[in-house]
Amino acid sequence: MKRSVSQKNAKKILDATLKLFVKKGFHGTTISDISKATRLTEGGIYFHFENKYDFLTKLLAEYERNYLNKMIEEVEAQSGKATDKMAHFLRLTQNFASKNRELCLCLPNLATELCSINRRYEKDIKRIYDKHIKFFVDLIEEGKKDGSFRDVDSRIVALHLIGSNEGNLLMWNMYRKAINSEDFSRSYMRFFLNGICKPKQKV
Amino acid sequence: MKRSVSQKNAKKILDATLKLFVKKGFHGTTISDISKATRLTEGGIYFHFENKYDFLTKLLAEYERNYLNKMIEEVEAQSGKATDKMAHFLRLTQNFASKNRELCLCLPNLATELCSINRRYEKDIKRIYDKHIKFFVDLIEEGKKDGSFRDVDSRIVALHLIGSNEGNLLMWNMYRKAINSEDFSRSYMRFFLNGICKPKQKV
Amino acid sequence: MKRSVSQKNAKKILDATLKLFVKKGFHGTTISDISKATRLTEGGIYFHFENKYDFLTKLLAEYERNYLNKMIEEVEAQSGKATDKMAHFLRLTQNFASKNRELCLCLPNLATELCSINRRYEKDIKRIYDKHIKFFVDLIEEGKKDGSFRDVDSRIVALHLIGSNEGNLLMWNMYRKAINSEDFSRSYMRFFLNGICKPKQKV
Amino acid sequence: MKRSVSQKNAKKILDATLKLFVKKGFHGTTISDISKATRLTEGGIYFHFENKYDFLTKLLAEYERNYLNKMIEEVEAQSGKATDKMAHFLRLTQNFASKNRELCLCLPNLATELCSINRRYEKDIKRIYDKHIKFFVDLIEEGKKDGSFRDVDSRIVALHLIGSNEGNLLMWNMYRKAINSEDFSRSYMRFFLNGICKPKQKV
DNA sequence: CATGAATGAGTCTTCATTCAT
DNA sequence: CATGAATGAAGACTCATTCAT
Repeated sequence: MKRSVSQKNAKKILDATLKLFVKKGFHGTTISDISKATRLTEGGIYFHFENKYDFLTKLLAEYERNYLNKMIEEVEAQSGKATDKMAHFLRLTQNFASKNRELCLCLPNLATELCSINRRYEKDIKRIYDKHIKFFVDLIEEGKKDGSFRDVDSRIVALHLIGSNEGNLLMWNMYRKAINSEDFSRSYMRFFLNGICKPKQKV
Repeated sequence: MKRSVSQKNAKKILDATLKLFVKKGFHGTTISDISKATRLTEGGIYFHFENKYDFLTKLLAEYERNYLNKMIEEVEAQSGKATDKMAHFLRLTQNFASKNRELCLCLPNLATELCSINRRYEKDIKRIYDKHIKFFVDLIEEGKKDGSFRDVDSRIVALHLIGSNEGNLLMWNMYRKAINSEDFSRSYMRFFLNGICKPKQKV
Repeated sequence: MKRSVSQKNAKKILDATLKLFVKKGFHGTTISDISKATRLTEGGIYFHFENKYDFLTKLLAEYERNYLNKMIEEVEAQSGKATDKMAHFLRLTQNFASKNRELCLCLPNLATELCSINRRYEKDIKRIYDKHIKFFVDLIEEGKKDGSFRDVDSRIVALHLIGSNEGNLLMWNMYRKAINSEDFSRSYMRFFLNGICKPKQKV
Repeated sequence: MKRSVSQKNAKKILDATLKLFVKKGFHGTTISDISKATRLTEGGIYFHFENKYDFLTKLLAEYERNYLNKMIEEVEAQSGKATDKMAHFLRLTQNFASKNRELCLCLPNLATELCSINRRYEKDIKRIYDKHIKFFVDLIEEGKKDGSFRDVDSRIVALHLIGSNEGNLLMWNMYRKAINSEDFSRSYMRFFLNGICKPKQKV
């Protein structure tokens, strides 16, 4: 009973912090902001979280558990060619992002702000990225074998895919009030799979 | 003479600040950091810059003047189809980025950290993005007319292009010690123009 | 039965606190430290102790009951000249200190840290010192009468004795890993009784 | 001009801190206390001192420079037997202590409170004690050679001397309102040199 | 122009204490 | 009796900014 209340509060704090980090950044968010958003005292926050850095750790863990791991599992369970899996990846991700905007944004946001400040942050963040890269490398290799992808450097192209996805997430977030999200998603899927050029007819 | 010394100092400060902002972020960089990097005192900084926000303004202006405007001008002067212009855009940008890593990174970095904190920052930053979008919209429209691009929503695809570019810039920056930059550039150009899938032979 | 469990816990807490106070000082010791050391929760501590000052009071009481009173009683029961009593005092004290290092140290430690902060602390602490002084004054007076001590200001010399003892306790504690405790005790007894100079032969 | 004002302020802060440390202890003294005592803001304190620990360092340095080094130099320059030097040491020290009570007290006070908390503190503090010990060891060895001191373990007796001196300093400080300082000094010199017992007539 | 010194508001964090359960 | 959770005041320290010189 008590325990569940406490856990709920910890979750409440983490949720509020996620929103604040995405809106104001890590350094731009103060413990006071979090305390106001949760109606707890600042001291109370520290019952649940060791320090500000702890939020980073726990948020990345949530990203990994709730999005990354599940996504990888589901995509790998998908039958069909690598292209189909890639399309499935996109569908899943877009669907997840539309319902969990902040959780998806927190990775590129925190990476941009913190990655080169401090080795410890960098390590935590790159661990997630490396997992993501590995997933794409495997998928690209598969695609090269089954003939659906061109012959490319899988590791580098994995970076393109992640970069492209996260960059588009950022742009979508920035302009989401001015554009239609579903149009954006649909459009992005085509861009992602086929690039900007028209497929050359013939040859 | 005297004036040029002062201007040189202003430039020195701005350059140091650019590097620091890219490495440590806006909030992560202190005036003291800047003063140490320039071997000026903190008070001295304030002779050249009104306040911390002033750096944002002047840095965005530098981005616009040294990269964005020149790039647009050169690309528009390029003859050929929209595809050629797009390729030219990529070449120019990659070349510029390889020599001015920090200047290119500061836009997405500062946008990520600051855009949603405060209306004024947002305005300053979005003005740059809007100019960039407009450039791509025009180019895409041209491509649709000359038959080199598919029939797409130009505004949305412009966001994809920018998102993809900046996201890849971020990834390149993050992994630049682990990959070969030229391979990355070449690979990205292909990805950008043709997506990840193999062009379907015939139809 | 139940009562004895509670009392046992109170004793356990006080013992842990004594060790912590001696190691880290009064201000350097937190209730959280005590709770960790006792494997009780912080709230639990407050069942047995009103507040942090309460530890001071109870620790001084323990010092008085377990060391000071017993020592005084035993020394006064000793037959012989004042010199013999003084030697007995030293033996007893050294013996006690070797088995109860922390309890002996807590008095000078807490006195040094707290005595001049606050009247109430000062009162509590000085009460113990005054009792100690009175004991020495009586002994010195006795020694002057029986011819074993020189004609000195008893009150002042009492301060010398206490100061010398406690100062040596502190030094012993500080260097106890580097010296042999028994050598130190033996040596100190001689120093204490005869000073540093060689007794002048004749005259 | 400006510089000398600044240096004066740094000295003012250090002096105020010394008094506060002696009165309230290291942990009992807050930066806010220091700021009130100096009529500077808390931030202003940090212009002159890196952090709270810095005060410890600088205070110990002041102790070493203003008391320890000078005392050692002067005593070693003294002619005569070791006994004379020892007496000179006492005179000098008592004279210095009467004029610089806090500086003399800060060493035993800080040692008592901080020495066993943290290796770094311990190192800084023990360096001073070790210098003091070395001085006494040399002096005792000299005294053993010239026949003025008994044959003792110099290192251990050095600890007795320091312990006795500092313990008496503490007692003097504690009871200085109740006793006459000059009587105390005179009396202590006799106690220190000859112990408490009457010299045995004859052998 | 530039410096050194200072301010004051704010930051993260700690901690003695309380209290419902 | 004891716990877990929370409070609130205070702690050390930071930092953008100002200003006399």
